[in-house]
Amino acid sequence: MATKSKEEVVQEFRMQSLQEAAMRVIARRGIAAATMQEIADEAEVSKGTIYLYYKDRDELVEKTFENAIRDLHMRLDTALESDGSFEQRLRGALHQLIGFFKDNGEFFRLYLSHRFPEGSPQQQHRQQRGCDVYRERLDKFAAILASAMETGEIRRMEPQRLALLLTEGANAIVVERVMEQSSPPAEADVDLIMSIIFDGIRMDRSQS
Amino acid sequence: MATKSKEEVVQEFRMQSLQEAAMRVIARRGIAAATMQEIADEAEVSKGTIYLYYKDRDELVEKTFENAIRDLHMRLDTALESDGSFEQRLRGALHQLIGFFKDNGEFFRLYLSHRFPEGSPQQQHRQQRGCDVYRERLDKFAAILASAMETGEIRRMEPQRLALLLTEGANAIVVERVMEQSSPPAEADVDLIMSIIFDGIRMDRSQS
DNA sequence: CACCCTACTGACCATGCGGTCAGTGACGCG
DNA sequence: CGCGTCACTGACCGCATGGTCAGTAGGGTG
Repeated sequence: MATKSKEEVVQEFRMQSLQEAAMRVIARRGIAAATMQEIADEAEVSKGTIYLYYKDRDELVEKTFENAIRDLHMRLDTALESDGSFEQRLRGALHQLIGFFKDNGEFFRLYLSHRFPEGSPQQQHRQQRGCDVYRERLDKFAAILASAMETGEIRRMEPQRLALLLTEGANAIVVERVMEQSSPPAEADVDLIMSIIFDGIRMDRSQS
Repeated sequence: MATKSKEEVVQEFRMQSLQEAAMRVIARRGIAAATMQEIADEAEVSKGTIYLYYKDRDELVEKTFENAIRDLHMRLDTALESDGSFEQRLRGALHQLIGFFKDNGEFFRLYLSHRFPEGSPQQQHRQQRGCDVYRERLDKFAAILASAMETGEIRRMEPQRLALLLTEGANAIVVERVMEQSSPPAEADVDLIMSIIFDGIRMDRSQS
């Protein structure tokens, strides 16, 4: 059977609480300045305990990132691959994005650090992985855009570049929401983004 | 007189070559992993020499950043505050942005590190500064957008959010150009960005 | 030539990090 | 109750880094 033994349950619980602690510390210090000691303190265990569950610092950070981003990508995929018009699906994806960052406000620092990795040269193979996840995401979104072009739901243009501009533009607004004390209702920001993306900023002749 | 003594000229030359070395090292390692030793090697001086010109590591990084960003902001201001329609000025600004990153491909790492600073808590007052520069820039662009709304050149919408989406969207494409081995002509990417921003992605009914 | 001045050097130091491992104590079992 | 087990601890180690400073080389001066 695939059922878990008691030890495995305990182990998973520890690993998850360590990841949560790592996330909080990274959120307030940044990846480079997040020390094992502070993560251990945050999780209320001793530093040595971390090494019972993770081989080294890199593995902890990597797993923390992978675990967190899996949730986001599942939410986005569900929204983008559901039924409905492209416009509806994109709206749904934006709502998911905002919802995710509301639930995981600490996450964006980790997300950025992985998109533009830094570190000593011997760690470069690890660095590449986070970046790959980002590119994979981008390619998937570009493919969805391309198919919306096929069905005539949006104009034809270079899908990769378009994916970049939309992703980063939308991300910027969502990140801004995270940093603000009080944000406008999610619906307002989604409307704004959809409006800019779909209709552009040119003055509509039907308006004054 | 405001003329510079020989010593001052020599000093400025050294400081500049140290900043250039710092920029190159930061570009390939990232801010956190850029060591004073490697910067010294890059500039072909000994580590101690750096401390004759800069109080400490933070000062070197800060000055390097300020000096580099001044150039970019001057270029953008010149383009955005020149004569002509808003559309023309925005095109000009995009060209300046692409030109700047072509000349200073190393810079974007430094730019990002300052937008989302990290470090130990006692450095937090320094961290805030780079972020402030970014916000200042954003406010200025938002004001320009607002005045274009006043003159009826573009639709009315929330200028801060719009500035965010446009800035980050355009930046993403420019950064992508930096990472690509061979990019399409600058004109093509500028056209694409302008087209998305002004007309949106909705299918034009006049097209097939 | 002797002297000094000063920009520069690089061995050195203190610090703080990631990672280790002998020790410990709580718990279950006979 | 005695004993073994094992998750957990935290003092410790090696290492790399930022920062220092006594020493040096070389050019200008009298």
